[in-house]
Amino acid sequence: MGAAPRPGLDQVYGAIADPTRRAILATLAGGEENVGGLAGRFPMSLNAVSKHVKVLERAGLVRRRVVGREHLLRLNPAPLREAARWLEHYRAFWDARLDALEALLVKRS
Amino acid sequence: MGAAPRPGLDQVYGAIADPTRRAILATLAGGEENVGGLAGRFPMSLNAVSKHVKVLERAGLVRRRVVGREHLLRLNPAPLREAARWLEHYRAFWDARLDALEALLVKRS
DNA sequence: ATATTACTCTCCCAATCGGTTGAATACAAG
DNA sequence: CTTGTATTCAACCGATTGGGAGAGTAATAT
Repeated sequence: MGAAPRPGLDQVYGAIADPTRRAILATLAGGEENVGGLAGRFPMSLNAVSKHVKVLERAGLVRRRVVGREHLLRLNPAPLREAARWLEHYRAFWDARLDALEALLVKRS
Repeated sequence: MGAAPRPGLDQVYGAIADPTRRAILATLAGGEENVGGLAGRFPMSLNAVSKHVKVLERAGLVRRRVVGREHLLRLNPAPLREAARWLEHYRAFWDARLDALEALLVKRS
């Protein structure tokens, strides 16, 4: 239970650490959208949004389908599920540890 | 359900996006430890570990208790619980959305 | 009083990040 | 063919990041 260099976790957590990127994911939950339509919702250039999308893509959270001259972005929540599982697993373990510690302290007081 | 600028999420996800920091959290799950003892487990300088600890502290995941000349670090899983809740909530929502979409496509085919 | 230990703080460095602008590419429409 | 649209690519900028080195501070040990 040491370093746990699980591949992808860095990218996924890194991706959702940015509020703009979380907002993009939330938007994409409403259905496919192209880069321009996405960019219209954020106070930044289309290029900036394009970069954010690329980060999400590298994390495996977004899939791209090129149709004609536009790129349709689609949400892929699978890596997010894995990240949630990892987090939940450790969270539970840590909480149990802390509860045990507190119980010990109460008993001793 | 737009940007959801929940305070802290950036810091928490940013903190656990680094494998060294995740390993520090895992180590701290075994109980309190001082900075030096922590640093002995990683192939980097004590200074680097000290910085990582500071990042974890800013995210609220680690608490520091100075006793004498050593700083005891203790895990605080509360922000992690919040992050897990957020992630799980959106994960479930997105999965439902995608399931609905797929069902629609199956019906149409 | 002096050394040693346990840290932090301040600078340094190269790399990455979030953002911009401008050019290049690819498709669509006239 | 020309124009406009959708998007990436490349360069650049300032800020941050992950790391190291060294000085400084504070507490313990001798």
